[in-house]
Amino acid sequence: MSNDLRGLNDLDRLIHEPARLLIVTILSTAASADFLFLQREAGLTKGNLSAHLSKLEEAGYVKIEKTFKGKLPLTVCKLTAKGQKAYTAYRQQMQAFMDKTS
Amino acid sequence: MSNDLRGLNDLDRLIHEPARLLIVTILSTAASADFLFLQREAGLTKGNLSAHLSKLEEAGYVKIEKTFKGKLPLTVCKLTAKGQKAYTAYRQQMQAFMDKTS
DNA sequence: CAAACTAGTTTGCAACGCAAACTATATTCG
DNA sequence: CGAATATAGTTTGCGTTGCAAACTAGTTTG
Repeated sequence: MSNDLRGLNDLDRLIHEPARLLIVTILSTAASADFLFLQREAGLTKGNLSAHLSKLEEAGYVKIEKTFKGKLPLTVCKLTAKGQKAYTAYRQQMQAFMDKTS
Repeated sequence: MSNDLRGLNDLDRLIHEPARLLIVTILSTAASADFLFLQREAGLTKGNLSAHLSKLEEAGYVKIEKTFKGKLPLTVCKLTAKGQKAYTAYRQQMQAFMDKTS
């Protein structure tokens, strides 16, 4: 016993948040995704997706480019190297937890 | 593709919180644990442990009994059936996510 | 009897997540 | 043309959260 689980306490909260974990997961397999695709895929409202993306961008986990598709706004999101790394680390910690407690 | 990951959005937030996930995990393998043991094992401050335990108790996930060891207060915590079930469900969902995205 | 220790609880507050309201441009319809 | 509707997002309002720090109550030690 005396299993060391305290690692959980330093999970990256930015990624731990389910909505953002979802976003980052989608981005990690997509190379690039636009706002509406993310919205559909993640099942979030525009408002909440917008807020979460801002947070991820602020952290440097996601790069956001606003352009146009024809005449309509188009917001394209990409996971940065930093974001990819944080995501990988998160998964490692979480899987380690699952394994230690299986 | 078009993997359905949206299940993440209904993770039980009570258990998803790392400090509480830690507490519940410890309780799930201990049958019963006192306040100070939990504190040491989880690496939490007394204040935060107290607050998290209250929340878990309120949800009916943990049963808390205050007694005495000699003349000193002794708070003993047990996971309830409901808590055990919620914990199991959480693990299942999280592992499903990990598997689907491995 | 005052200081220090034990075992917790409560408080103060910034940050968070969500729903609802809002902005800005574009298109459609009478 | 001008009002209504749609598209693609952003901002706001607000109750809730988690954390650190302060507090409580009883106990032991000097």
